[in-house]
Amino acid sequence: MSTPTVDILLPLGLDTPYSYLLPEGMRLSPGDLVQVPLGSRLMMGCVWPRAAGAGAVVDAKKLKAVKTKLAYPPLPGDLLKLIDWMADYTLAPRGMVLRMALRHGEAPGEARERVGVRATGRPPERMTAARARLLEFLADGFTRGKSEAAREAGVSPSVVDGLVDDGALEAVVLPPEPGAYPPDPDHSALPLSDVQGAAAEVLKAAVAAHAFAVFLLDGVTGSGKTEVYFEAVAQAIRDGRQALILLPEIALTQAFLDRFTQRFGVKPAEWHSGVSARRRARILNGVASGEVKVVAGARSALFLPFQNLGLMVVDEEHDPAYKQEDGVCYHARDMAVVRARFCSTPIVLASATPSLETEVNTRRGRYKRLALPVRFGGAKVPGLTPIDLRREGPPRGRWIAPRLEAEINDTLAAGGQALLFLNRRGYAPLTLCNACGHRMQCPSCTSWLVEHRFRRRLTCHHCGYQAPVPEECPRCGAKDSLVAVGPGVERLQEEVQTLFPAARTLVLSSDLLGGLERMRAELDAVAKGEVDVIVGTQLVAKGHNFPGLALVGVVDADVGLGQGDPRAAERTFQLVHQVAGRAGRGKTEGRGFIQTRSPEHPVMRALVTGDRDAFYDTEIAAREETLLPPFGHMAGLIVSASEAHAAEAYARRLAACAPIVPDVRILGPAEAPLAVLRGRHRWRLLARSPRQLDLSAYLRHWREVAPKPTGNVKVVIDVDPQSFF
DNA sequence: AGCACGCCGACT
DNA sequence: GTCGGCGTGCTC
Repeated sequence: MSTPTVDILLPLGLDTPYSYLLPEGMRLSPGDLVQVPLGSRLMMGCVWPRAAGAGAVVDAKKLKAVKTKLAYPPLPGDLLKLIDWMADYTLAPRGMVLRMALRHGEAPGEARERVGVRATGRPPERMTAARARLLEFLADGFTRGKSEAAREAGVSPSVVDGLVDDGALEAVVLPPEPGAYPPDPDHSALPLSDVQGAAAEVLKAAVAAHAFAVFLLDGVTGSGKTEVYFEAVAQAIRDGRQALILLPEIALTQAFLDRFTQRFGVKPAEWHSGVSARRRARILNGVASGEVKVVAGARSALFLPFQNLGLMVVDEEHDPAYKQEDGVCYHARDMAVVRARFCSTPIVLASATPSLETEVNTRRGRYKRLALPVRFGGAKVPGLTPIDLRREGPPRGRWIAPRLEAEINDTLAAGGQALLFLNRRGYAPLTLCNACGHRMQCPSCTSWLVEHRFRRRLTCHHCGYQAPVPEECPRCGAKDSLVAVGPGVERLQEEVQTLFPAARTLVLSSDLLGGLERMRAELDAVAKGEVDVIVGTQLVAKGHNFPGLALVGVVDADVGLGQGDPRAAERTFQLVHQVAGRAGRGKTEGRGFIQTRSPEHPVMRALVTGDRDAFYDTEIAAREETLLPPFGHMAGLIVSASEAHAAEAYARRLAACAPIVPDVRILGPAEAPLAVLRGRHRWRLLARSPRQLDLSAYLRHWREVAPKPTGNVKVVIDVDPQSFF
């Protein structure tokens, strides 16, 4: 009779769990979190289900014992299955996938004691302006948190302490704050149109059925998708179950939270990188206990240990931000569908411009389409007018065509807001020397340095390298010879200020100083009409409401097209459509203009005529013919090394030993699109297979027969890559 | 991921 | 002669 052991998966680059002795009296089940010794240190791990019949296979002398069972909520069975499934699919080590599920918040159960204050009614010995404001705020007699009282009354925390010492306030111990307050499914149901109501009924029935099903909630921006899935969320809450709403992080705006609050009376539990560790720990506990009913979160919320999930929503499902490219490469939308299957819950994918994958799945009947064809309240999607830059472009060194300039003028004169969209951060994408032609390039990447005039620096958008703009050309030494080539949003703002000196302008791009909070504040300022012309990168496309926006100008619709990436057309279509959808959501009819050098391109034609289906038809036909996703599987293998030669040599060896399977095609190796990144030279291989073939299994086999990379050569496998050159 | 072990260059 | 660079391999 041997001592019992348990298998523990560790959040490391290990694919198999390690076995540990089970101390007498300790009861462990799969999903429990434990602390175990590993080498010289202690580490958190997760009890992993052991395959039937398999026992510990390591040398018994090596076995160490589990140290403690942690008082953390265990990972539910569906999450364990998801981790296994993701590891198999993406070829990432199981432990690295587990790591994503364990990287949340801090230790639970250590909630600090919260102190609240309330007025005693005794007047203070001395009165000051700050004290008066605080007392007025607390005059209703309710107890408030100490810091909350200070913040809301606009006084510093020391004023609160002063009044407590004085006797005018008393300190009381508050119960720990819950992760989130319970949403009320019947707080205030919003009026729905007939079409919305019908779609909501379908979703409510699906929630009540407790069965896996995928829905595409397909409607133009402003057609009321959110209100429809809110009804399904309400149904889940009524059934005593939980709901998860995934959004691209930047779309988790105040506007979204306000709409949720309006419908359910309270805010949802928010889960994204901006939430404090302490708060995340509370939410995690609440999610595991079932107390938190609704989570609205970025893609990492997918790994929360829901106790009783009844519905998932992936809003803006086409958004590329759902694809994680570093560490474990996965697409959160696809993994959400997998988790929904494991939980037997319905899942709603919402978009005005579905990804081609989702559109094809819907056309094939695997997903059910719920179409919302009209804008709620009769608001109109702006028609898009093309401006042919070849015939009516702006003068050299300017980017706003005369016609667009005139239209903006009219819009501003009528008191409307205008949005100019240009998907290029910074001042200018390229800086070169007038005297010798030298181009400013990143020292460790194959990319031009982008000038950010506001910060007076040249930066690399790939590795983060920064340097001050030099006074003289680093090659020929000529003074003041560096010139900016091409536009970025900062330069466009300059042009706007020249053309419309009276207009209040704002640049919205991801390198806005001040982070997410500042960003939300700026977006809210726009919504309040404090800005006339917004100049923005793709950030402005994401789910924010600009009620006063009357005109949208796409400054260069050709950016991103024509680089040979088969997904570029889809991207451009989605982005421009989404940006155009920002206009005309209020009472005014919106108008949109796209500046392009290729108005005859199918993407531009589809955008101008508004014939979305025609675009999908051609795009789907093209993918089908070439067996590109979703009509085939694809995986990228990036071989990188600090020596160009080593990367190339290994990539060639890898290609040479690819197992020969009739339907699998290996493309490359070729230099990767970014040939050097962070000082590492990159070569790329692509593997392509028909849909029905298990490409992950093929890749696993390939990796087994391949020679082990030596030196600093690394291979990263990306199943379902987002760009396939 | 850490941390130890191990094999080649510039210092008290 | 050693200190230390980081490439390699292991951790139940």
